[in-house]
Amino acid sequence: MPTVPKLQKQTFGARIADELRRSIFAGEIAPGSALIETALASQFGVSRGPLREAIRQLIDEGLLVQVPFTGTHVVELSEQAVREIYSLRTTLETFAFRLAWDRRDAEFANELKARQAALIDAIDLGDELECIRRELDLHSLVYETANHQILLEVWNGLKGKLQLYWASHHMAHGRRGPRRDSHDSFLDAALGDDLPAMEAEIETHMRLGSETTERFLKDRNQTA
Amino acid sequence: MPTVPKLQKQTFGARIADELRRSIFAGEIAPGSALIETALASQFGVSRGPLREAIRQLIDEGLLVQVPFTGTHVVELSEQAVREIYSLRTTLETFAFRLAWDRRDAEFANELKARQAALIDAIDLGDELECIRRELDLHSLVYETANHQILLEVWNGLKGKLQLYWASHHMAHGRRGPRRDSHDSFLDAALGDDLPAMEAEIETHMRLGSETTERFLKDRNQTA
DNA sequence: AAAAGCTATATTGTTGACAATCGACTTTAT
DNA sequence: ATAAAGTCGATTGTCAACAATATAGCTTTT
Repeated sequence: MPTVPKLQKQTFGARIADELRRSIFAGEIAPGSALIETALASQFGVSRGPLREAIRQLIDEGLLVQVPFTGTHVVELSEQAVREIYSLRTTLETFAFRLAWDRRDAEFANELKARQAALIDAIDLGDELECIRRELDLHSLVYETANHQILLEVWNGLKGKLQLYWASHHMAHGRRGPRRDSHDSFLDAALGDDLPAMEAEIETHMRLGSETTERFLKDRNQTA
Repeated sequence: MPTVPKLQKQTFGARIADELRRSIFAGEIAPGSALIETALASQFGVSRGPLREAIRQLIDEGLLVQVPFTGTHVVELSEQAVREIYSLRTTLETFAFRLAWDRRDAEFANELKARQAALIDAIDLGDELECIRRELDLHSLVYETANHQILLEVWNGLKGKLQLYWASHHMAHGRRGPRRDSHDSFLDAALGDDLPAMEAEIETHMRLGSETTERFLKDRNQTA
């Protein structure tokens, strides 16, 4: 059966959550700024009910923060959060690789290469937001292969925050995109037969990412 | 300043979420059963709006599952999920101990002992649901000490599911409560100076928990 | 008798109006 | 001039009615 064009009925709240998420990642709604329900509702052409549900969803994804009877804001960026995200990610991705290690097959290898190729395409095209998505897609394959539903859910939660930080980086500096060869050694290890080497590669990869993102935030906060 | 009696204004949705959660843990709403919004709303004496928000909250905690335009149910129990919960928990708690290891001080030790004492009190009193809460409180201390906000959030998510499984175990067998000495070696290691020994203790503790819970589910599914 | 189509009903999704609450500004008293 | 108290406007929380959807049961057809 050819993949049907996803005709499934979707609720307003879900669609608006997608739109809002995109707006936040695109920097159209800056970190720290407030969201007013009535304004957004009329802007999206829906009532406050579905909009509230969308907000709720983004709160759970860690993109918004809400205080009762007062308001909702996009989360502020902090170096502490960056360290937390990357340290947790190191732990989870190591765990994911251990689970996935014996499940790797020819299809895994092909898919991994395909996603790297897709990432490189986006780099060459210069589409920054697409780069971010595809780099996350590349890493997601390991989580998908691990065959661990709850782990996958936690990773999806982390992905949102990562995307926010990377997108902010891009907004500020114009370019934070990865280099074409940024995942070469990662793929080498992932396709090899040395699990400890893979774990070392993860640590290196994450430390690099964490330092880059932290430095960006430090500069930004000094300027402001 | 003496602790003020928590006079902070709370939203209906939040309070109802608490009530619903309690009902689920108490087994008043069995796993797999459906929740109908109108009935619950009138039962709690509120409108469907706040109730919907409460449902949403419990969905994010992994206690309910929803399919659009159709309905929401309490999650079904599965052995696969048990394995996932405990394996992820092993990973996270090991990570938490590594972070917390050098932050342990006299207060940490006292608090840990206090929480074990509280657990033993509940065991002696025979209050099963309270036992569950206090065993989770005991383990929570490590996550609180780790000084890692996101890790704490993920743990809180896992806690909900654990509570559901343990509560179901209790409902079925009348008694699943831990023995008085069930955490002795855990505390010994946690208060000692041998981190690898602590990690081994975590693995043992979790394997034991996982096997117990899995066996309960296996029996239950065979009977049904 | 089994399968396909239709209809009725229960349940969820959505809406616009109303009530409660908070933050900022103004006023007032010291 | 400053700080406490009060008022106003904006925003969120809540409600009850309405629309859209899916499931179950019946009818029809083969």
